[in-house]
Amino acid sequence: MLEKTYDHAAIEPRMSKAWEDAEAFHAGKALEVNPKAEPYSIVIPPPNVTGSLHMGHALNNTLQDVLARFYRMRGRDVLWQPGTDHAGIATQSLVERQLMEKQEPSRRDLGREEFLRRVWAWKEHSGGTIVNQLKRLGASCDWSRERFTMDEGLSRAVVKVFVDLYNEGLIYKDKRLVNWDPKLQTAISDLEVIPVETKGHLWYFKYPIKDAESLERKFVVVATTRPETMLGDTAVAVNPEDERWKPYIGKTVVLPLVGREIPIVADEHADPEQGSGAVKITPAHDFNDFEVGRRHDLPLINIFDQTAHLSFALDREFWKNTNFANKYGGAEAVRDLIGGMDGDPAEYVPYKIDDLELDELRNLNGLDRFIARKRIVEMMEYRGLLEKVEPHTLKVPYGDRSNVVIEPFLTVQWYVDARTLAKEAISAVEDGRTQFIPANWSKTYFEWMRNIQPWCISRQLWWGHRIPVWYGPLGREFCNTVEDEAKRSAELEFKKPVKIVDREEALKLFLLHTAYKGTTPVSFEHDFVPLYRDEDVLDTWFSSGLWPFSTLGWPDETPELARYYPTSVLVTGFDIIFFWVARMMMMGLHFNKEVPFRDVYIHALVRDEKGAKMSKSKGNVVDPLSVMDNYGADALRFTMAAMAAQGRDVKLSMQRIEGYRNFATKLWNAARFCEMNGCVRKEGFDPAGAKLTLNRWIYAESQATAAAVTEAIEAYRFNDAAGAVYRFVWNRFCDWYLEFAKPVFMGDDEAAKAETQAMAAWTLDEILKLLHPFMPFVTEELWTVTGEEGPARESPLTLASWPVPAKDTDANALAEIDWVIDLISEIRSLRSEMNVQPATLLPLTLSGATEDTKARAARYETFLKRMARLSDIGFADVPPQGSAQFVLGEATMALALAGVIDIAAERERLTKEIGKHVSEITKIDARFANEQFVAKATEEVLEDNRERRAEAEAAAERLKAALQRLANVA
RNA sequence: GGGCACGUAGCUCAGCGGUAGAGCAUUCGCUUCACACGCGAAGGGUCACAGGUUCGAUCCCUGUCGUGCCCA
Repeated sequence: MLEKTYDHAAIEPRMSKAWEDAEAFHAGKALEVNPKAEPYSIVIPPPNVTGSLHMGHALNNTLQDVLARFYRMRGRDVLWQPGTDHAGIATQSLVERQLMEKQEPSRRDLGREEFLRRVWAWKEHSGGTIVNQLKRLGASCDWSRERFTMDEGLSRAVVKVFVDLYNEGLIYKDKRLVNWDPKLQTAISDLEVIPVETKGHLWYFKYPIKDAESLERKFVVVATTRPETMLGDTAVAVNPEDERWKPYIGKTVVLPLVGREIPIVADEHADPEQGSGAVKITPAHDFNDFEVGRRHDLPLINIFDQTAHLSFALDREFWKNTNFANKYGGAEAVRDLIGGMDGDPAEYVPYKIDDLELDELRNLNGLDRFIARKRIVEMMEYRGLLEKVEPHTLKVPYGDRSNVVIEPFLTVQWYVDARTLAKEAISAVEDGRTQFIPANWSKTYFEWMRNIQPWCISRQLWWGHRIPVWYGPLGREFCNTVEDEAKRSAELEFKKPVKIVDREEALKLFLLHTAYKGTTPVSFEHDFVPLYRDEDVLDTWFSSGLWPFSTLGWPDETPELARYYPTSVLVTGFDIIFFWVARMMMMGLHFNKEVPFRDVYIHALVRDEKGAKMSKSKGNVVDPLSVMDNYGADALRFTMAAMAAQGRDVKLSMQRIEGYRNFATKLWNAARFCEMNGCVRKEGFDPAGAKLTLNRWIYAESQATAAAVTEAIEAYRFNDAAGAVYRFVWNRFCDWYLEFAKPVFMGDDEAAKAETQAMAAWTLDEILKLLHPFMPFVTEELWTVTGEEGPARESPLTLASWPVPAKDTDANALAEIDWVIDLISEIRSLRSEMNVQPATLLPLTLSGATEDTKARAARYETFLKRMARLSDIGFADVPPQGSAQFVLGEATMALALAGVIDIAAERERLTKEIGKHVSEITKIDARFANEQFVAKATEEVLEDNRERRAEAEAAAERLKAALQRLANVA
């Protein structure tokens, strides 16, 4: 006997265990039944190993699971490939933070090897959190194939891809600006930078023009949001079309504070509409300025160190062309004056210089960027060179992991030539080899792919795939998948034994033993050749980009790769098109000559009920785990699916979740009712051969539902699928079929009873199947329980066959039961309106009814009496006096309310009812009066209108007659 | 500045050339023998605004206003 309510907490773990024991989700399982089963494969967008389940994951994985379970039940050989990525920055920072909290030695104190051991230990211990949470959600991944981007196999793939791309010239080193995270001290990619709108200021600085005596303007005014960068200015740009500035192009400006002489250049980048029309150019600290610098061959002066503190004192470039250099005999001399490479900063010697300005400038060195900003503004103001300050709103870049302001920073990094790889990835979508659903997202994809920038893939971290490049003397580098091979190449090249040493040692030896011709290194004179490996690791996304094939065993030619690649679909959020889709497309196409996935289904974001993005800082985060605790995984899943309308965000409300929890309970109780009434599945029962109209009707309804659900899932219309099955279960099966079944079960027609019991059990099975992809737990449990009686189940529900909807179902049965439902609804409505007590049974009289209708009324007498609370059903030529009347089809229905009826109220009701029909008639008549309508509307529409008019006309006539009779009474 | 969505019942959302729908909320009535996480009934919408196309527009087009997101 089933409990009164569904207890998700007790049942969910049990079902999970049963699936696991049955190895139900193993790839290849379907082949046991059908060796020809077609593959259906999905790779999970690997969650971050440090992560824990949030609503985005819940939505994403529910949808994938609906697909996986659906296709599995349809007999496809499903592989849903699970796993996690190693999340370089996130994981490394997490472990570092833990070390700090435990007051253990820092990363650098531990050294690379020991630190990595600690990270792996962390991963083994607590890296499985999200995986377990996904299991709780019911994700039917093939967990036996779980992978991790730092696995041995996947690492092999990463190294191979790097080496191949390197050899093809698609990976290269370049010195350019990167997004530098001064806290984590690593480069990060554009996508890891979050621009945050911030209220800041615009400072207007006056830069004096050199030799301006004869010129109209003595100053150039430049505006900046980042005053501290002015120390690195190497030009001022004006627009070539800007009349105001034309005469000044080619002149020289003296950079205040520093005294550097910098040119005024003409460049499109300067916007004549903004401020004075002139902009300062800091090529080493601004992406736009970097480009300007390239165009005009400007020097790059880096004024920061890796922690974004000012650091210029030892930079030759910095001092070149400054008035200090002029005064003291060139940049070299200044540099000597203030220190030199190896001096202790405290011993820098500007004090020896009798020059306050230099002293003041020197004091800026070592300052934090924000303190420097303040100081520089003060210095400019003191000199009268601050024209004004305006409030200004700007986008400040923050690191998504560190949450500190990102610095454009000049470094040497490894890059992937994304532009070249993107070409094929673009055409694959253009020609439909991969399609986006909804199709609109292909625009976003194209937009980004066509403007793609070189992809910076090196990270100054320890946790990740170390770059397989070894450096030797004379600037030689050796890229190879294995260290020994790199060594051998070096041996061949240098014709000497090669030793791998660490970077410090190698650099020292390079310096000691390299012979130069001028500044060109020409030979390395030592008894062995030291090699050191690049210390950086690769961007996590570099390995994630290989996920659709590295998880299948690539670079080996495995059977899995042959079978499951390309995958069927990638399901992901739009916020991640660039991360996932783009990179997987590029890598998949390049290395397998085939798209990584046929379809890309893009779902929306989960927001809170007000539509705000969920974020920890806003405190509006709904935790899927607590939702599952309170309402069950099925309720959460159903909510996700029901709200996943294409192109709309999911605004999550608790009430909605609660509603779907209630739905699970409703189903549970329906099953309980069936159980109590002996609805046992019958061997060989043929639902299409049912005799009772009631059973023929529910069969027809179930088949229509099966078709609707199937089509909807196939088209990724999850909300339609969920809606269809919800309506069938609640509004057809529970509200009507089971209610109709009650009198059958209590009656004494044994044949009818037996058929209905079998039909109810069969339909419940059908429901369990259709609902299983959405609510796997409760359906599997019911499948198990209902399997205890009747023929033995051949498999768990999750491996049962998906319904194949029958097309030819009984239309007459549909019409007939619909009539009964309409009649009952009308009577209920009228009773309620007339305030008839539920306990009061009323007689119903039909008049003007055809023989068919009379027969129907007789046939369904027990149903009607029970559900509409009637005492009797009779027929008369004229409805009895003192009754409330309504029209159904051709017949007038009268509920005798002698003594109860309020004549005035009834007259009002009838008049209102007539009014509705009359206005319908008027509307249709107006339509027909329009010649154009008659001429141009399709015959179907015309016929439809004629019918509706006739029906309205007839109903109105009969209601008028009823009103007339009422008048006779009064 | 460029691009993409979205404005439909109190709320959250479906729908999409010809009768405006659901869930929740609201109101009323029900201890009816599966279910109060329930049953029955009801109220509630110039489908943002203004033009246009069409015999006919909530739906297609244009513009305006508003909201959100992405990119620069």
